[in-house]
Amino acid sequence: MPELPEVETTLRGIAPHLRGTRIERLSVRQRRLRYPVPDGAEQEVAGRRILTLRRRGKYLLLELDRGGLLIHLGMSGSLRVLPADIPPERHDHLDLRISGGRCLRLRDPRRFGTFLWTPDPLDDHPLIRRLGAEPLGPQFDGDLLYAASRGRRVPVKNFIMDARVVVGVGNIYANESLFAAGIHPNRPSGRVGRERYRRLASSIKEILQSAIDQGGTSLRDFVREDGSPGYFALALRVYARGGEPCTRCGCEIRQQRIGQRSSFFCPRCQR
DNA sequence: CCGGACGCCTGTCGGC
DNA sequence: TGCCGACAGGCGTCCG
Repeated sequence: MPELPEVETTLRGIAPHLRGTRIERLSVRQRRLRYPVPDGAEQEVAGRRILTLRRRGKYLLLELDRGGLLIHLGMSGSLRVLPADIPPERHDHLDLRISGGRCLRLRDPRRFGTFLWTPDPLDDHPLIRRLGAEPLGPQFDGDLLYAASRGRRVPVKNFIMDARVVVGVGNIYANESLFAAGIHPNRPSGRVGRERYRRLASSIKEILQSAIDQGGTSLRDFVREDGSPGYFALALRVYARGGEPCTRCGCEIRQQRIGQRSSFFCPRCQR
């Protein structure tokens, strides 16, 4: 589920329910996530007020009246706001109970997610501090990609998935945006020209934004069970389409592992 | 600094 | 049907 559009959709879904509320209790059933949930977290967050919620890359940041929470959904995480008396199911690892009898519940079967409390400003946290540009922000453009890639030999696909360069571009959207821009995923990033990076940056913005717009349709039933359409609802041109004909030229879509991740591309449209 | 490999987990699917 | 390996939407860390 969680690529940037899903995290943004999650943020928009939970923020109205949580902003300004007071945390009554944190109940952790499974501490072992990507990093262990800090031992003192229950004590630290009890009684705190949630001031703001925002997204940085794929991290959700909750600023409290003392300290803050840093949440990442990893590969399989999801967050829901629901009545606290609904019994947790398998993989529901923690509840953040808020006023009004409801809670924010984290489910994460693979436990690659993150739930950390920190007393320091969230932007100073080691996991946040070195993150690169927001792809939907004004400072992200082709010139930034061009400048950051000079002298690099890493494949362009790995390059745009590097969170120190630009955040939030996961495997699906890396594949899709490279197809849209007509760039071969394996091309050395230092050998992609300025114009092609401008096209790539535009593709990334467009594809992420349209995915967010589509995710918005599931917002109204966010508090209900399930309801998330997932990425299968998106119009994918190459991802998971190995062996199928290219929608643009009819050539067979190739699948290849690049940087330990499945990559899909059209050998004719992408050079 | 750079590039590549690894490992943290569970669930699912295809092949035998 | 059962077993087994491969693979899955992430990413920090380690090593050369």
